[in-house]
Amino acid sequence: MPVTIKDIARKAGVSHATVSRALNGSPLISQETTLAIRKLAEEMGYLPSAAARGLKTSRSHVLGVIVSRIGNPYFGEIVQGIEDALKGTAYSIFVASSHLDAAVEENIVRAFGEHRVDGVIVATASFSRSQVHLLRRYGIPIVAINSSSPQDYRFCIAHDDVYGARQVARHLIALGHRRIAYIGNMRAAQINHDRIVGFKQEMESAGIALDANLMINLQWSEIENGVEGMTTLMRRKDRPTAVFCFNDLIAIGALQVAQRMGIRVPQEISITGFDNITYSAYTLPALTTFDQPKRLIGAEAAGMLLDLINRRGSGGDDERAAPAARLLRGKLLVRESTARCMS
Amino acid sequence: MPVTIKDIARKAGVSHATVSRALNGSPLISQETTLAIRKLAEEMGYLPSAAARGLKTSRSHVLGVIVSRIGNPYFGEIVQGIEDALKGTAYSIFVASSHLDAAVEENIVRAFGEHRVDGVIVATASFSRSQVHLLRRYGIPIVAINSSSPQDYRFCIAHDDVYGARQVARHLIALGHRRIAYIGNMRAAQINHDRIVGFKQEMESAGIALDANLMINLQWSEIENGVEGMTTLMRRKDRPTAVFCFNDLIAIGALQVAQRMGIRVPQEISITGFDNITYSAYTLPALTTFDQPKRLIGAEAAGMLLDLINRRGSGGDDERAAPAARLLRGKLLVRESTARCMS
DNA sequence: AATGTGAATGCACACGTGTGCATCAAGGAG
DNA sequence: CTCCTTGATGCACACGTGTGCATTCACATT
Repeated sequence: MPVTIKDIARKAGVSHATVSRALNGSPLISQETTLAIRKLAEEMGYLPSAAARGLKTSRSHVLGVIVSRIGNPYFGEIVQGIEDALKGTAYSIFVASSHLDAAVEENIVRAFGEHRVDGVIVATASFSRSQVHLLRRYGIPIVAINSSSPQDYRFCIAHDDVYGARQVARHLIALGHRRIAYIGNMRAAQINHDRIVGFKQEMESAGIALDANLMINLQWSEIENGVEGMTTLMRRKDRPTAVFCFNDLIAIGALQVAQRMGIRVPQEISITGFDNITYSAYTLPALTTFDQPKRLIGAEAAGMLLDLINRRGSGGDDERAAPAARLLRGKLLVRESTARCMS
Repeated sequence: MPVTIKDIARKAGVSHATVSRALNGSPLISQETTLAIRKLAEEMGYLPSAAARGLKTSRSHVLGVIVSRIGNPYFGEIVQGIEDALKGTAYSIFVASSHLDAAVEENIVRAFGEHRVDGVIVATASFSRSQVHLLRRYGIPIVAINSSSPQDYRFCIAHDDVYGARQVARHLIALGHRRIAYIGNMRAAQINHDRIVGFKQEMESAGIALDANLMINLQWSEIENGVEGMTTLMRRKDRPTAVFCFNDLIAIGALQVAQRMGIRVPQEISITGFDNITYSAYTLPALTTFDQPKRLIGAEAAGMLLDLINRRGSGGDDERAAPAARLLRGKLLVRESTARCMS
């Protein structure tokens, strides 16, 4: 059995209330007893019980984080950013992978609810609306990251995908490409949509007609999906001269397919990624991509959530609080997988 | 304020004790009241408070997991395996990254302690001994994964690195290589040591003398370290014909350096990785590596930890319980980055 | 009718912590 | 000397849940 404040109280010859106050730095307690008690607590190896404290204060000091798949480096960096922002605060995080599976999502939300997490960061490509409502019903504030359905959330941190996609598309067009394919992930509804919008905007303003045959949308965005998408694309008679991939993982898959088929990148075909995960700098050729400020996004989301939690604590009303959304921009990263169109 | 069993009790016209029993399926309560109460709880959106329950039962139903860096795909898969094993149980996990930083480790252990996690899985390349003792002092059972200092732990799941390294080395030797370099990570003490041992064993039994100049040990094992190690290696006049890398990340870095220098892989130099992370299948050439059963390792660790927790619950004495260690073996994966030695 | 039996439920306390209120001692003002 | 203020501490309850024990009721047994 762990040491409790009662044990300390007994040993110090005071009441447990005094110990509680001393440890929390209450001004009601004289400095000398405070010091004596703290020293004793240290010696006895006392650790406050988060459960008991949470029960009393109805603050768990835990945030829930939902990602599509931990192990995906993109989410890894987001979580990293969240940890950065939480450093120095009393908060810990529950990280859970939804695998875009409704049943799993349900379990996660239940677990978050039972543990009375103080807030949730939803950073998954898609998340069922009913679970959002459930969380709201529990009174748990939510901040969404790059939400696929922003209308479901009142607080949001997002990357400006339209802007990013435009930069990438403009880059390809400036290189003389006109037959540009797009390999996307339809499960990431809003994000995919925004990137397509940015892509189309640039194509239109350059006066290039879109070829529906070159627009591919897959069910996921892992490397293997890039392989799949690129393969069907390369089977077409009239191949594109450039491929705009939804993210770096797809691009890595696409890159491999091209090289296996003996198509030189970037001489014969240009390939772009998106997100700038670490590995994209180490492919050969190194991937041209759009550098999304992932850590910053995670940190901002955590910051916003903490604000929300504290505001609520001070009597503010969630329902009436103004919705907030931050849109962050990244930067085009031209590396080696893109070159002037030669055909 | 969330719904409590008292709210349910009031509405159902029974005592809160009856509600508690009904929800927990106690045989003391008649079937009809049980059903009625459960229905009511469902309607009212009741969620048990993990804090209150934990306070009473002194079981948090939370496991702590410490990894070096979440975002490293190797640990991502380990965590995946842990999640697999926990599916269907009432357990959730706290995942924390130590970044191999002692101060961070201390915070993590404190957080785990305050939350009274039922057990901890240590899956980081190195973890300070004092923190292990602290956890033990708190009475929290620990299972280590691939521990760098197995003597510190009584329960361990490990990959047979000596065996694995031997397979890799044997493969390279069979291809005719004699000047084989090793790029390692000295921070991963035991693991690195075992892989070196396996490597040496095969070299010796093949009658090949080791060249100390070809043994490089770095401070970390990320891609950039592979770049660093390979660069210094290639500056030597008398280059190796094969490079045995500590893990896939280092190998990916090494691969890139070779190719940037115009050294063809595997024609001029063979490179091997270790672990078989997803990306290793998509480099060009695809990496020859040793497939470590990462998910299985994670799952086995979780299973062992649950056993430990339950045994303790049933009055067994931790101190006298026999230490247990499982050694799992993987399989050599020959892909394209290795070939017959041509010099 | 008195007693025993078993099933179903309520009472009351405990877990570890925080906090409003009462209590107590010391000392200054009247 | 009494009253009041100030500072320091204890008492007792609360948070939401689980559980040993007592209680109640119905029914069967003597």
